[in-house]
Amino acid sequence: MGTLRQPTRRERQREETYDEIVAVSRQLLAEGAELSLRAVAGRMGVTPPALYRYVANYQELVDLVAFEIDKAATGRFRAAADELPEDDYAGRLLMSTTEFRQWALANPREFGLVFANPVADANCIRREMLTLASSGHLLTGQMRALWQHNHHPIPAVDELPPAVRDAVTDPVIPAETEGLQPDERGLIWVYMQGWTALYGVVALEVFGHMDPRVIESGEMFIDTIRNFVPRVGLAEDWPRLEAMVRARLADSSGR
Amino acid sequence: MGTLRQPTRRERQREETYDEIVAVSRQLLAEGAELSLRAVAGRMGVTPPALYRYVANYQELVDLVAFEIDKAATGRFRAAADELPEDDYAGRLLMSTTEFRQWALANPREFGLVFANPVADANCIRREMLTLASSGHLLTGQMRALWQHNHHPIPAVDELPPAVRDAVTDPVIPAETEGLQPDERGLIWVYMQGWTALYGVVALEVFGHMDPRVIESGEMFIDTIRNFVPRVGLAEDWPRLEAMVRARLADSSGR
DNA sequence: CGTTTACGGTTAACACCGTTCACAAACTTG
DNA sequence: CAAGTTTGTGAACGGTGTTAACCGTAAACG
Repeated sequence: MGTLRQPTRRERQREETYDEIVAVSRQLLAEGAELSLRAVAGRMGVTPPALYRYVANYQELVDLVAFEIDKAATGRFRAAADELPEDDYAGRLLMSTTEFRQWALANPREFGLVFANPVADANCIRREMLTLASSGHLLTGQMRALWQHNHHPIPAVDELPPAVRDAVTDPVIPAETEGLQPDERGLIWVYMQGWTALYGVVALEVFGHMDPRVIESGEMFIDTIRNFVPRVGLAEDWPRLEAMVRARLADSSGR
Repeated sequence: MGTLRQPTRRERQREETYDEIVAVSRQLLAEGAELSLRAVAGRMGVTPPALYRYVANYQELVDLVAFEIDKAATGRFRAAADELPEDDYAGRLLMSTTEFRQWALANPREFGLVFANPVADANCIRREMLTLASSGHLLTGQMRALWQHNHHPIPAVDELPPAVRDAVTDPVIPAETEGLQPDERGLIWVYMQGWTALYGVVALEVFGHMDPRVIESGEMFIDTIRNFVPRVGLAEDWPRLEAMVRARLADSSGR
């Protein structure tokens, strides 16, 4: 066990530099500019090679800001859920989901960076950070809370295909497995299904590979959720949930 | 009506140059290299500025080869369907779908170029070419053939949300609307739903944002299809179809 | 047929990009 | 104070997209 020391002066300053790198990068992205090493250095008032004291290469810079963007965005998703009472598990899950979609459409570059960036090697740094992705933890956590409340039917682990069984038993993808018994891991599979469906709509919408009128209305997004909702035992709750989702869509797009 | 002239010598040579640009670009991509204007020019034995006589900028080069890649890939999807008898509409649709997934995993760069490339302006050239995307036409055509054979229930156009109704009535997204009555356009919506789901799995798999074991097994892909199949009236045919899909997955991944 | 025009290429240059290396200043530590 | 580590600089290399001025040649036209 490492004894925790108080951070020395240098370590503190180094941490601040990291923060500034991320801050400047996000600022750059927000302005619609490309994320480039030189641009970041320039805006920090430093020469490009200096950044190599902090990141090994460009990809690592991308990974760094992607991780932080995911963390920040997760804050928004959580805040959206927190507008609802704590025991409205279904509503909270769908509010976070809806906020995810709205965030992606409003920040396409950031979305591309975090969720549409190929991970080249299977054993690179990105893989680990993928496991730590906070947005994944938030959604799995919300789904777990929902299930622990209404105990809707989930697939039995034994009946899952072998590869899937392995994957849900020992996940490399971000998942909140704490408090989930081994025989309850079928829920992770349900989560993966939901995430896949959600990702499909949102990515198509963000990339503009969909009819603009459908994107603007959000109907495909709603349809996708409607299709998923029964799998978490919310078929009967759907009318209420749909109204909430539509309200949030109208609200945050009109703002 | 324009009188069709025989192509003059210049036009013919120009067309050949376009073909060479595409050929060289695809060759470059296949070797795992980046698609760059300079690299294409270099391999053509020409200086980079010369390419500007053929494309206005880099993005237009990308669009050009993306269009051709889509056309070539569609050939593979169609060939996969053609291995089945002409009246096995369900099987043909699913074979093309499966081949799409296999192609995407085997050619991630090409997939990214064609299907994960943001279209910036809503009224740029890419929008038009999106409308002409041959893969979209193939799949809608196969779904239409399937429906015209088994007439499974489809949503009534009147009951669709207004935005969706507009989109399916006058599609800007590639669709085979010929031979489809205005009140049968609900089928287009079903197609969009299916495409969205399919896109979700495949994109996640290609980008590596999914558990490697699940990707390798293809179980999420199969699960996604299974979830969609009832919507085109194939619930009872699923066991047969699943076997066919699994066979193709095993075949083309082991090769 | 000769003249004119437009096309398809060149060279040179600009402004970016990621990345490496040798070196110097500054700060921490013994 | 001296030694050593950390952090930044300047110069340079090879790569990118893109623009400008220029020029020979092939097509088009009177």
